[in-house]
Amino acid sequence: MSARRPTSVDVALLAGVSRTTVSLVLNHIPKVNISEATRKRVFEAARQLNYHPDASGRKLASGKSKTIGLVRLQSSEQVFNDAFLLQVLVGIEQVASQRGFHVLLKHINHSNTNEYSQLVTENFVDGIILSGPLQNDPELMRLHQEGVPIMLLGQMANTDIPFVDVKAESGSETAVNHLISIGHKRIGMITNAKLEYSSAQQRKNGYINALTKANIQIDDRLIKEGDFTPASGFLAMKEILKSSPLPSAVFIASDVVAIGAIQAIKQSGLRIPRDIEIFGFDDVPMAQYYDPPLSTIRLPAFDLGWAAGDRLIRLILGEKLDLNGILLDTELILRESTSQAV
Amino acid sequence: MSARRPTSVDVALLAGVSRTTVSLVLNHIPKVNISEATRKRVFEAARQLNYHPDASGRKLASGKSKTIGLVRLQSSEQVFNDAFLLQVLVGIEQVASQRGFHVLLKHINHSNTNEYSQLVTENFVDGIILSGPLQNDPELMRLHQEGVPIMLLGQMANTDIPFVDVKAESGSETAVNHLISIGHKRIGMITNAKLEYSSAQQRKNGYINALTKANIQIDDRLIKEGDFTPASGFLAMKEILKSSPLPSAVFIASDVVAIGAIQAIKQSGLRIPRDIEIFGFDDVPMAQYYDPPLSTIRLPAFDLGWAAGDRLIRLILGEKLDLNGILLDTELILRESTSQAV
DNA sequence: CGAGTCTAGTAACACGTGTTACTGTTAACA
DNA sequence: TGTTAACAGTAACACGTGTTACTAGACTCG
Repeated sequence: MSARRPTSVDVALLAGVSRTTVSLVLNHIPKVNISEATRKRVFEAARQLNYHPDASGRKLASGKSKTIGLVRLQSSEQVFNDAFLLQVLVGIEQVASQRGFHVLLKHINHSNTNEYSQLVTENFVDGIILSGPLQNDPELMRLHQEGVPIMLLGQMANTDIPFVDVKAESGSETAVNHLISIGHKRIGMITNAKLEYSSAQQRKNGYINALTKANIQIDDRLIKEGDFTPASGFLAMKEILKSSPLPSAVFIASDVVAIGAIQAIKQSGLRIPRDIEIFGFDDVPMAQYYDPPLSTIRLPAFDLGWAAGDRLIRLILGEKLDLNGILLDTELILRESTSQAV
Repeated sequence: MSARRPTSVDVALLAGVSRTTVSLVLNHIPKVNISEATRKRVFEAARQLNYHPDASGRKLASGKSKTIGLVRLQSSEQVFNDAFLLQVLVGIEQVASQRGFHVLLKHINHSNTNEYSQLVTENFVDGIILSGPLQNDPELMRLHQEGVPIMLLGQMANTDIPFVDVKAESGSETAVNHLISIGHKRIGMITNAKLEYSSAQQRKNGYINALTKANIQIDDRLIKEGDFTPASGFLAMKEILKSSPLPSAVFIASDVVAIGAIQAIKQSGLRIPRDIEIFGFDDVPMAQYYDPPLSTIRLPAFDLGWAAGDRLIRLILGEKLDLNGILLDTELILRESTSQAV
């Protein structure tokens, strides 16, 4: 029924030139001598046939696929709750589309990391953005050694893989400093994830730093691990609520986890911020609409995605990056889950 | 530095066979006579060289890219709040990866719909899943006419484009019926989006149906439009709260929009569900953790994505679908934003 | 023992593009 | 008038794979 797609040959025939000329004109190759009249004819022919170069032919010839892969190392269950990812995604996709790149998405869990290396060994993508890297991933190191462009969202220790991350440690420190400044001395913490995740470790470090600098003793019984989900926050907070004396404030390194924790607090009859104050992290879209609205640390999610995409593409195009990694600033957001007192 | 990627020629040389044989063996072509010994040699050579066929070469030769495009017709701002999309995405991606397909993501806004047709005219993808279709999209119709495999998430009127959707209308009706059954007579509504979106119209229809069947007069002053965001819900509810007498319950066709609306209610000093009851839609992950936990209609988001991906791939593979469109069931979820009374 | 069939494998073409090295023509210049 | 240089465009190769049509030998069977 539908006619065969037009190829560059068809355009060449219609314009009365060679296929080479068509390619040169349509790709705007500089430093090549084609008369203005011929150029017009080629453009007109292409338009008339509704010609669009075939992506695979192009890719095969040039070796470039103009596609980047976004690989998300997480289980399906975890990703359900990660509102943050969507904003990052939009950032990546926006810069990619600006530069004429496509974005391929892949969720995989930790058990089979070699799944994503396939993306690149098959030349399906020119490079990958890896979100949620583990501290130890030999397959990733192999790809990096082979010269595959990789951009980490987050960081890996002992590695020179380029990355884009957020100043999570200083963000946490700022949050906890704020709690200290308004008078808290006994401050609990729930992590956003297990400590194998670099982001979890960083956020915990900020908490430790703030307490240490303020000469407050660290109490391990007040530190619990969350695991991305509200449910994990609920359980963690239940544990913390068993301690005595209770902390007067809890820093929860993820808004999503905090939501479960808050439910546990309400269920136990305590009020926020009157009985216990809560400080979150991420500034998820919902944080400002929650009850109470969450004091939190805003992550520049969109900017993070944008920067990662931008830098990866520059890497792919062969540019040299000035810095191996960049760290974006966080922002302190004060709302009603903490008291406003000075 | 890094050696050239191995090609099928390298494998053939190492195994001492022709390139054709390599291709036949590695692709498990049935009905072809290759001895077991030779097969072993080929597999071993491929493994030893870490050979992976080049995606573009393959695509060029076969004409199939084994990639599907997920196109999201929405502005960046709207997508920020759409937690639902992520679950759909996971469903699509899971079935795709099972069948050996990749998923390409593209957000575009309504102004330039031809952007996604490019995906397919360049043969970048074998087919597309279109989320959030408008009621009128000539470019889409053109692609469909040309035989491009398309799967709609949602529906388009007057069209035979295959789709996967949710029984939104009956879901809404169920929700409003429940409100009626527990004694409400004056029930407001806030839509999830502008009525140009088919999903918005469907959900509103369910509301109308329920009221009509119960012989309750429709009061247009109690129906307001939301627009995906909590902020829009906040404003819409402010409007509704000006009416007199107040509705005793409001059906809000989106949990995310409901969250803004609830804030408006709380701000005005009213309590939920004591003074006014709220019924949501979507069962966003956060709904159960909200305060109060939201009564809502659960959409089978993962299943929706899975079904869309599955059916699109079957279309791409040339299978004939038994039904042009399928509708998935919703589920009534009762929580504490509505009274439990019978 | 000759004709046919089955086995194991290959040569050769097709897919659609990017790009380099080359040709033929015209203009400039000493 | 002969040598260069600029101009306008092309022929031909490369990219890596899928697939069809074919061949050469071994085996079967009457």
